[in-house]
Amino acid sequence: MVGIKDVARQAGVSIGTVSNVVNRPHVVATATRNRVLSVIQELGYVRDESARQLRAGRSRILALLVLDLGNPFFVDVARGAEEAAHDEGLNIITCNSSQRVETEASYLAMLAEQRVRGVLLSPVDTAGDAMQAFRRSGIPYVFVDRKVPAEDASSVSVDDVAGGELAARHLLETGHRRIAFVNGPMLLTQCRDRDRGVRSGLAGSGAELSVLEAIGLDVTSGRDAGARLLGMSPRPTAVFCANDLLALGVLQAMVGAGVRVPAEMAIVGYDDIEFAGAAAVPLTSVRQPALRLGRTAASLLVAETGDEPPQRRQVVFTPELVVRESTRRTSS
Amino acid sequence: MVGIKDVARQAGVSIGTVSNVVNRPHVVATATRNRVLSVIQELGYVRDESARQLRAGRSRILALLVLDLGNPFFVDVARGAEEAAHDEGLNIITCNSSQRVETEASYLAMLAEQRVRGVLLSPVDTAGDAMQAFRRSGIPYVFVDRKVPAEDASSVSVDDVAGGELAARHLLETGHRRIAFVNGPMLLTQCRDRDRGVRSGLAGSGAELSVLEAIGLDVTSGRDAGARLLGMSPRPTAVFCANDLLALGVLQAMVGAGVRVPAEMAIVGYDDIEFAGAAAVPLTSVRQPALRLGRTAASLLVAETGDEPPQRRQVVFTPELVVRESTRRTSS
DNA sequence: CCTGGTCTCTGAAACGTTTCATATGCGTGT
DNA sequence: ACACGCATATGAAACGTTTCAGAGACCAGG
Repeated sequence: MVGIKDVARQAGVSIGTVSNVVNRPHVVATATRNRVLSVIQELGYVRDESARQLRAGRSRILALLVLDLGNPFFVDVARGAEEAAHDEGLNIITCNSSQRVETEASYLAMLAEQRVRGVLLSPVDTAGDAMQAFRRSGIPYVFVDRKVPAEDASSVSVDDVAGGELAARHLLETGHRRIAFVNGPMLLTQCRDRDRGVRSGLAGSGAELSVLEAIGLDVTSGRDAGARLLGMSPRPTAVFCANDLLALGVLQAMVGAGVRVPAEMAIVGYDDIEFAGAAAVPLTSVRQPALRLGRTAASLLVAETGDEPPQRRQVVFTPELVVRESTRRTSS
Repeated sequence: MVGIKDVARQAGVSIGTVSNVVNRPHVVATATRNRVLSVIQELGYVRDESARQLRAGRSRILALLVLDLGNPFFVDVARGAEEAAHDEGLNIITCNSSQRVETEASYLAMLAEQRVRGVLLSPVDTAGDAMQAFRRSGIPYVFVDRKVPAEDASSVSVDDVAGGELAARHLLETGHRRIAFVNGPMLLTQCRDRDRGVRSGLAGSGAELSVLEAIGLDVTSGRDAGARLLGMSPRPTAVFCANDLLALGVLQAMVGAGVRVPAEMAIVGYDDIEFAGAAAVPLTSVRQPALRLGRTAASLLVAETGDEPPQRRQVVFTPELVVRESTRRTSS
């Protein structure tokens, strides 16, 4: 592998000069610079980031550790973060924990060892050992899609309690009194908050709430929940799902069993992913500004990696209900 | 930031011993080892990968540079690759080029500078400068979802020509004679091959083929293509899309315009992503074994990073047609 | 001719590891 | 008592950069 030394020798200059050509071209004479550049070209020299980074003490890479790339919502978050990072001239790598605590832990350890410049986190487990260890590493981090106490770190999130309320109220307004809530693992803050929102939205209405906890937050878990829903009697007339993937699964179960949506079962999802509008019955969903979430989080992170004393900030976006076919009032 | 030196001093041993505790615990006496370990714990020492890597000459990280994470197909590929990498005890990072040549180039440069252990590539542009430069870096790489000449590199792919034929024949068999093909950018090998497949599948049938080239391979481009399709006269009775996202977009356009699917317009997609079955009209689609694609590619890559002379291999999977509602023959 | 300043370039130190040859101490067999 | 081998610990070199103090060449002004 060709190093800076080879270039220096071939060009007949010192190592320092080659480094200058690469990093501060203006301080080296034009003739020398061109000679060195052409040798670099000819030899195919690529500088070694690990050496560079060792010297500098920190890297030029940001990381995004994300809950589940199988969820298009997080893909959009990633896209937003990428855009913002690129604008700052930083590279960003994406790591997918797939909601597994061990995978998350292993990535956190890797990122700490890599001395990454900063990390965008949407962690499964904020309190676990891996996270504790990571905190001690001193690498700046910002939470995405999760609110945390201000003294801990900055965060960018969407008000999940409000989102839950939005969905619950909408179902009340469309006349439903037996309502199911298909939630994901209560380990996740998002799920806990949406649960609180649903309960507060339904409070005092006299409506009956059944909560089903799905194993995961994916379509398959949604299908399972749908099957359970079908077995209930009396069967709820509406269901709110913590997630569009769950909602799509529930929808498939309904369609498969010949239950009409929304006439016999209204469905509300969460995230408003692109596929929600293209579903068998277009889904009513609680929309979150995924791109802005990612972009804002990345900017905050970049600000914290600066030299100034880190300004902790909590940004909270407000969700928005998008009404579609799946909760349209039917004449019957 | 605490380094190996701090640990050594605090534990009253030499630097080399600390290194041994971390890397070859068996060569150090139990008492010493425990003392060092507890100091490591206490100080929160995390070894610096860049130093380690500088010494070792190569890193312990694999990378996956993927065409478009917005496409669930590639998310599955990534999942497969991740599983295989983890089984080998290697970390893997995901980079998303979003089908942009410049983003791809910037990631390739970064990965070369990082001296990554190996890269899984599904590149936009196999022949561009960035790729040429990357080749010279000597970092092993394997193509995913793209076949290349054996002397160039290993690859794992799915037979796209066969996939195109499969779709075309299916439409012929269900009685269609005016068929549209909504393809993605011809820059992509996948698109070129599927085009060839369609033509060969239709050859000699007397069916009339109209090809529309979409700008991207996403739902929005699909909607655009759908609108163009609606404006054609005589309007085709069936459309094959190079991709399920395109197909979903086309489907939305049809539903929006009140065109019945499949009665007035049959639709076939490609990839069989999870959302295809949950669509407004469940989509017939050409299924590719995404997980196995990723897994196989990662294993091949790991094999090439070994010390043995690299064995170039071309693995080609066969696609499979999944028939659903969107091409069901109607009585009319 | 001397002084001081500007423009280029050089050489060496430092970054935090791993590795390897070497040193030390101890137990064992002769 | 001696030699030998084994277990354990040490110190220094090396990895490929960046940075910085300073050397050398040249020029303008006095």
